[in-house]
Amino acid sequence: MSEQISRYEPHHIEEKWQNIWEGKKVFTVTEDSAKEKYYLLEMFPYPSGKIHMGHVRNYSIGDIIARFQRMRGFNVLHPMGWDSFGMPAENAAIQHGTHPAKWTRENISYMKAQLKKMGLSYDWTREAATCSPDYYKWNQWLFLKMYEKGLAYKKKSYVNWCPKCETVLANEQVIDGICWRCDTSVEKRDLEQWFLKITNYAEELLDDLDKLKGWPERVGTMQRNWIGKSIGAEIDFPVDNSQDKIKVFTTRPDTLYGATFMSIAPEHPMVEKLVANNQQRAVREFLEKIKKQDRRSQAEAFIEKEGVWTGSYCINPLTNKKIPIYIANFVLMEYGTGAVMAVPTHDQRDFEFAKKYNLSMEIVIQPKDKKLDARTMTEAYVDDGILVNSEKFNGMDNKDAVAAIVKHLEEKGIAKKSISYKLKDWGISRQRYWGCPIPLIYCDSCGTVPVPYEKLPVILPEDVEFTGEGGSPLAKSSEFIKTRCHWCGSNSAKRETDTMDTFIDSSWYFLRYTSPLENSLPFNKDKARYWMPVDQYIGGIEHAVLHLLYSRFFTKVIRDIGLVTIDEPFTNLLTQGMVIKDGAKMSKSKGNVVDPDDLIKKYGADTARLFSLFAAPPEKDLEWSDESVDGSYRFLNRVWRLVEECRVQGFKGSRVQGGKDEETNLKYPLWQEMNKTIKKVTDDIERFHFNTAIAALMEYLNFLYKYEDKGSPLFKDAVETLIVLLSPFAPHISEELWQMMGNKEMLANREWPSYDEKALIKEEATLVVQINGKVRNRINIPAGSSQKEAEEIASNDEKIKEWLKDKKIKKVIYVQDKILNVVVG
RNA sequence: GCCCGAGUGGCGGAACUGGUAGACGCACAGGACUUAAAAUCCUGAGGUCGCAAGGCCGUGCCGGUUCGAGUCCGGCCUCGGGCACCA
Repeated sequence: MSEQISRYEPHHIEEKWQNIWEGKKVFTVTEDSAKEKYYLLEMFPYPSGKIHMGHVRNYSIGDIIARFQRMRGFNVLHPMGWDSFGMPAENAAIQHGTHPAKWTRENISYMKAQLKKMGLSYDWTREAATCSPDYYKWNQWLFLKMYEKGLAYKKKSYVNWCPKCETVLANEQVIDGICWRCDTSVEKRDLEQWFLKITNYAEELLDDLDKLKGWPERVGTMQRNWIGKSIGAEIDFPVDNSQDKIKVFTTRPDTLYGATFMSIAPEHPMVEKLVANNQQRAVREFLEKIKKQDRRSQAEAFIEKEGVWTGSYCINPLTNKKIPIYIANFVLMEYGTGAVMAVPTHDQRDFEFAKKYNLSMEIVIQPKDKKLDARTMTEAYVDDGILVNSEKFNGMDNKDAVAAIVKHLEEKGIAKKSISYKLKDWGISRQRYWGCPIPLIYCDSCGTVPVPYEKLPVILPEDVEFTGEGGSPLAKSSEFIKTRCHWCGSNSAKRETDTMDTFIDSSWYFLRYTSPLENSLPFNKDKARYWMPVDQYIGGIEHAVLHLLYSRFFTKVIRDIGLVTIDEPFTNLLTQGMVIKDGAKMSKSKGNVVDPDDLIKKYGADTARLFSLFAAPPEKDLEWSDESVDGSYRFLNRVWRLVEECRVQGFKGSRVQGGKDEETNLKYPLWQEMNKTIKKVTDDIERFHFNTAIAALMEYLNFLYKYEDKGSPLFKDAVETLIVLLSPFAPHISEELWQMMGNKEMLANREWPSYDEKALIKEEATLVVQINGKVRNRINIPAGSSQKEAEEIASNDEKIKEWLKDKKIKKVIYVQDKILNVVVG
């Protein structure tokens, strides 16, 4: 009896088990047609230096599911890698003189060690880093395939340009019109850039959202809004005294009779032609002014609608009236045709514009319940109604008029049905060094020439200079630029020096994981067929549109290239909430950051995992709490102590669940409690209610603590069940306790327990007796009692008798084993 | 402005299809152990009135449906997020 109860020392056991798992390759998987696959993926991190609490949460959630599904017999693919191209590496080079490659490599190795310390069940043999030539070679390969299919093209467009850094900036890198890095005012520049034709897939990307039943509704909504499909028509407006015509896009052809002027975008290609001599100066001044306005802050501040008359007119094709053509600051060249037929009575923007410039207004839609008057209206009427002032269409319901008017115009050959999208082609050129080179060369005689497939990858040169000024280091590396034309052999060809947007890297990495060593294609087709699609994808909501939309696009392109057969990459999506402290997202600037290193150092990985799952449901924000971490740690200590006490005292024996003594087992509340807990934890993990699964384990532990006969035959089973159920949440302590109980087999390889349905059947039920819907008493009744029996028992109850005294019973509602509601008058 | 999401004890959160509101945890209080503290173990607890038994009130607000509403419907309020001149 001298044996002491050992203490729970997380660090000791965590490192031990991490080494065992790794040494025995427990989580290394291969394709196995005999087993059902399960592909679980968490969004891979950018190697910024250290993992943060958001990562801890994301990867803890993923690991629960991976370990759980593994124990349930699935062949689980659970890989990890690095989204390792990007600006921070380059900034580190500029600020500290560290080469981006070195900085990134070091960060990866540090963060990988951190992830290993968390005990995550990754198959590290599949690790991929997007900055490695083995990986980005296939970015280039895919780009060339798209180029061949006409899906990659170059065009001039307006981009954010920082004159000091001499580079294009992404929208999110422009803060209030100012460069985030050097505080210089950002300009718009018309630059030649490479684009991917994501708009070719707009319709499919939109339609297939309906197939994604396992995605949160709001992500679908956000993508739907982003794609922004509008059905309408394109209508030609002849220019007065000219052969030209202006094409407009409208969703409201029914209001065409009310189009009393035309607005075109400042960048509209016809502007120059349309400006009359006497308006030259006014237009020039206006365009100068517009140029200075930043489009983004313009949107935020609701800048006043402004415009200038071109001096020209066009003809409304239905009224045949001359209507003035204006250049307006709110018309976007990027959307529709860059020209808008203005109906001030039925469009709020046109209304405001018309009021400002005193333009004529004509009502063409009258609502049924009131009478509009153009002279007195204070805002545009945009709802449905009956057509007026529209010649032969008068009296028609405006919804019917849409089709009727388009048909009429189509017959005249001046309109056609049209669909417009907000979604724009994806501009992927970056004047940045730390990214994947675009594999093209420019030859004086041959033009744009793709680098041949066999010459891939175009390697990013390492010996370049980082000054932070004068644009991309790549554009100054003559060694990189100078190349030979693969067609004509000319030695004066030049390489493209732009690199690809890093979102390209992450648009197909989930495919690379299926065969990370494949060297003849981006990935092995057979292996991808086995593993894809990803069954469960987990990551932050911030990628609702960008990454998730791009990945869907890439998957469809890759399908059309013939490498996969699936249409969608991610069957189920879980978007986890942020980690919050003191009411705000953790950030260095707010000084409210909790370092996972400190957390693990103090409590161990099991506590860190448990806390991040227990404190909130996964899709909600998680408020950090030191005390709550203590609580999780305390729980693990309690588990440890229970097992240790029992072990030191010696378990009396074991009875295997479902054995020949099943009938006897059923009599024990312990047996019932154990089975109830198995069911609860299993169901809760399945629906991602990890917090309540842990709560059930805590309740079960409390029950075991209070259980008097700890030496009883069933108790060992009951304790072992606790350990097994705990293992996906806190794998290290579970393995250790499992071993301490004398088990040889590794817990990670054990099957998830099933429960005995019979144990869940109760003999007694608590009947809630209500009088007029108010709870008046709770009575134990035999389970499965009929209404008659229940009424009989309730009517004999003293309290209920008292409540029913002198009352007339009007009605009785009975829900078996739950409620008896007596309605009295 | 438009589109989502959320409002439940002192706090994080439970309550699967309308059926015992507040599981579990934290913090708190009382007790046990200890010379003492920490740790641990046990107990208590939504508010309010009451010595008690027990009553009444209670899931952001107002109203409705229902025998019965945190849950469904209508109208607001507050907070969080996304989009933002998209013709």
